[in-house]
Amino acid sequence: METKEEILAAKGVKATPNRLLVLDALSKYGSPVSVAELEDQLQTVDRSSVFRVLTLFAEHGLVHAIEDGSGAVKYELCHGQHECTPADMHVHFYCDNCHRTICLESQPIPEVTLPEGFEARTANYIIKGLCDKCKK
Amino acid sequence: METKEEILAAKGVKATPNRLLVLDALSKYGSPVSVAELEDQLQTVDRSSVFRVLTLFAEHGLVHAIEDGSGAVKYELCHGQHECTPADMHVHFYCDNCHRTICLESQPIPEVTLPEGFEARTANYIIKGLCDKCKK
DNA sequence: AAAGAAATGCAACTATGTTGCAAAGAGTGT
DNA sequence: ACACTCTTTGCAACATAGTTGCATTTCTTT
Repeated sequence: METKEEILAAKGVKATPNRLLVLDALSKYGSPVSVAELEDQLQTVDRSSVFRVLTLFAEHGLVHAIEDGSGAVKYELCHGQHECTPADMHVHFYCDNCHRTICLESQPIPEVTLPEGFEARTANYIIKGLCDKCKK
Repeated sequence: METKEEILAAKGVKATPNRLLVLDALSKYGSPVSVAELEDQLQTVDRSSVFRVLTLFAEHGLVHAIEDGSGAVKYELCHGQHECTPADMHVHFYCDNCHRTICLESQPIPEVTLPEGFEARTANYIIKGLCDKCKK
């Protein structure tokens, strides 16, 4: 398996203690994480540092940001080696009841055709409702 | 044409001065509006009132909320008489440069199949990138 | 080792969203 | 018309997320 250092290097990001910690924490979650959650888990790292690391990661295509409407942006590791284009991304589900954000990995975001002159860089497709556990 | 009062009544919302003002402002915009923008335009109405009116409208299916990642939730009038189900909604485009949110009315949100036990209520599909004006 | 650049932590600050409460207003029944 | 109740509204306060400036520390380079 690739080391964390290699993962960072592959995207052109220099390894630092904080970056390795954040990367480690991200990879332990199966679902998108908010800055606040990362901050809780990484008690030694300041919020602004978490924020800066995530911003840097996002710029280098290591993570993508997901706005699920919970008020806080959540971050998720990109799985592929390639860039996070809309076509690479999958749909997310946000449960109005338990406020979890779930990745629907099997559902790539369906493409839509943009009007002339528009250029897509990223896409966010979030479905909201009740998850299987909360529906019961 | 339907009066504002009739529009509200049709959705089971009692008409009040502030609600009519907010509805009026919403209908003048062609694109989703943030609470801050509405507040600017409706100098006489307090922010909390704008917020409460929009929340009420959203509950009654008069508007739907769009999270475009700008940090502020934007609201848009529902066009149909029916409820705002995912199938009724359209895709939005957010320009990273000029920070405008544009409705792609012609693009209904493509359906995806949810895993067993999940129930969809609303959907948000946002494409980000550069709009035609900023691309040039 | 010294100089410069990058990263980090701290604190402050802005913007957005939200709530409690009292005053004003609308509606109801007598 | 009056008293009573419920709703709506504005104000102020607060909560949370996001962001920035700056000094200190750490890393790199020469």
